[in-house]
This record gives sequence, C-alpha cells and structure tokens, in this order.
Amino acid sequence: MSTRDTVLAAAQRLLTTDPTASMAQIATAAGVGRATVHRHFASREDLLHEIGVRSLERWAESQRAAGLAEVVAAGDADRIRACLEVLIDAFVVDADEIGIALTDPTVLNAPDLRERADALFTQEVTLYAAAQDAGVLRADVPARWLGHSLYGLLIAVRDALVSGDIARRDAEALVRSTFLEGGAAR
Amino acid sequence: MSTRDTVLAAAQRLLTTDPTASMAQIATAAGVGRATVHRHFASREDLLHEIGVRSLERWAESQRAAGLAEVVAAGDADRIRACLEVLIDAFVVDADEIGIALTDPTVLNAPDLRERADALFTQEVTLYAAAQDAGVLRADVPARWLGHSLYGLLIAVRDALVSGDIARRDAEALVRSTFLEGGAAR
DNA sequence: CTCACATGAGACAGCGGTGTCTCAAGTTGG
DNA sequence: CCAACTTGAGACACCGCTGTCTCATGTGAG
Repeated sequence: MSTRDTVLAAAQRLLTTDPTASMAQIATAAGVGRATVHRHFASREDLLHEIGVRSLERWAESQRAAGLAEVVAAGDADRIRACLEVLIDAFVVDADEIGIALTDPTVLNAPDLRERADALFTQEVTLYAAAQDAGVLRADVPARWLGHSLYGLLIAVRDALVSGDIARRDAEALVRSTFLEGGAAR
Repeated sequence: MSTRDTVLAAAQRLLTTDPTASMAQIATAAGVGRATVHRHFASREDLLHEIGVRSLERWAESQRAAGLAEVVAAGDADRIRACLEVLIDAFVVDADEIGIALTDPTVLNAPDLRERADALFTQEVTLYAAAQDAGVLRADVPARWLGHSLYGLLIAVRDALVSGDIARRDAEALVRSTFLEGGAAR
C-alpha cells in the first residue's frame, strides 16, 4: 500500500471517531511524519475531499455491483428484492468507512461532492420508486423518505456496533429486517 | 427570556447546522456581544455542557410525560402502544433542538452527560422490552436494537426535513409508521 | 557505489479562536 | 436623581493548528 493510501485509510478511520482530529493526529495514526501528509495532500480540505471522492466511488460501485440500473429497468419484483438486499449488505459493510463522508461539513459543503452525492441518492431513489411500483415497498410514503430511513438505520447500526448492543454477524440481517418489516410484532 | 437563555437557544439552533460554529458566531446569532457570552458561560465547553444538560432534561421530561415507568410496570399492550406513540411524537418535535446533544463530541464525551444519557436510554429500553413481552414489538431482535433504530429514524427525519423531502406535518406519522411497520408493502 | 527520491524531524510564520480585561454606555430599581 | 448591574465594543495575550521550508537520513534502482 502506498504512503498516500496509508494516510488516507488512517484518516478515514480516525476521523470517523473524531471528526476534529488534526493533521498531526492523522499523521501519527498513519505512522508517518506530519510533513509527509502535506506532501501528499496540499491542505486538510484536500484530504477530506479525497476521502469524500473515494467514499462516493464506493457507493457508486455498490450500486453498480447490485445492478441497480438494470433492475429498475426490468421492474421485476424478485430482482428488486434481491437488489435491495445486496445494496443494504454493501452499505452495512461500508458504514464505518464512508461514515465521515456522510457527516463531515467539509465534505458535505464541497459543491462537486454534494452534487455527486445527490445524484447517487436520486439514482437510488429510482430503485425505491420501482420497488413501490412492483409492490415490494409500500407506496403510501415518499420514495425519498425510504432512502432517508435506510440511511438512518445505517447510523443506528454503527452506534449499536460501537456500543456492543448487537453482534457484527447480525448487523446486515437486523438492518434488512428492520428496514422492511419494522419493529412491530406480527 | 433572559440573556442566558437567548444565547443558549441561539447556540442550540446554530450548532445544529454547523457544529464548528465559533463563540463569535454564536454571539452574533444571539444578537449579543462576544464578551457577554463569556460572562454567562466560562468556556465553550461549559456552553456545550449546558446544552447537553438541557437536552437530557427534555428527554427525561418526555419519558415522564409519556408515563413510561407506570406503563412498563402495568405491562398493558394498549397502554404500551399509546406510550410509544407519545414518545415518538415528542422525539420528532425535539429532534432538531436536541440534535447537537446527540452528535457533538464535546457533549458525548462529558462523563456525567454520558452516564445520564445511558441511563435514559436504558430506561427507554425497558419500555421496548415490555413491549416485546406484551406482543407489541417483535421479540426476535435485541430490545436495545429497537432503541438504536428509532434513534436512526430521528436522524433520518431531520435530514428529510432539511432537504425538503417530506412535509413537517407528516413527520411524526412517517416515523411512527416506519418504525413499527417498516418499508415493505403489505 | 552512486544518484534520485521519499521520508522524519524540526523550525518557522501566519491565522483564527479563546478567554480575560477595561471602559463607556445603557437600564433597572430604590 | 442615583447606585448597582448589565451590556457592547474593543484590545490583548495565549494557544493550537496549518502550511512551508530546510536538512539529515535512509532506501532502492541503475
């Protein structure tokens, strides 16, 4: 792994727990000198931006891997269900890695990242809308609300894992099941 | 409203949108001088701590107003359902007000606040557990997970409101319905 | 071996935020 | 009217972080 990637990974990890971590702390966490960090990233903002870009690429890759576009075009209920499942699992796996990108002001306020994130969210909402049409997801709530609620569950699963309230191996199933069936008894 | 309360309210509002807002920005938002802020709060940490205390009091008050303790003791399914509803509505109303207290590192890392928040969460989980026993909430997931997932939905509703994806008047119903029934079609 | 290159360590100036202080200008209550 | 109190504005020193620079060290390729 290149020094650049080492720094990037350490920053992603550290900033998730402490968004205010300084460049010096990031350098220490990466096991490199502070000057070296600046050699690879002109400024703190640059570093955050790069993390944002990578996180969005990861997100886009998840959508691609789940075959989102084709599934939406097909509109088949079973395929939609499977696609949702794949997508949720990918999210849970990436939750802590792309966490900062979803919450840090520096990342959120970068216009280009904001735009790409909106595009990805909107892209994803097409799946929810298709799911509503196919009778997979309930149609009495806005499709975009379904997107937000899944995002909220990702925050929840991260917290639950940190506080040790759920087992890592159960995480995907809990999110899937809660997103679809909710918490009420049957 | 006392100057102190004015500052507190402005800080709560401002910090929700920008957690890194400086004391000067807070002072401006409150319409007072920077020195005045420091007259009422010895340090930035003090101010944050006070906000945390108030948010936790609000939370505790919501539990009291919903009669949580008595409902848990009674264990009656209908009363549990009603209690949940009242609690969720109160959360949605307070979501943006106590938002910072749930995310800001300064608040989260204060040991005394951390302890009180844990106590309140645990208290609330007794309701979820009682709801599971009474057949109101599903019993095949950890009670604490239900707590986390509701918390996640609060984050979601705040985001959805900010981005204009849902109407304010629909917020409570969406959270209630999504928490209980999930997103799958029936 | 030698050169090119990346690195660690440290020094440095600049910047913005913090917390303290003072002083002049209201405001309130007796 | 007057005294006590509160405020706004500004000045100030302090601190930590940022970004730049230099220099010595180490390492790999030729």
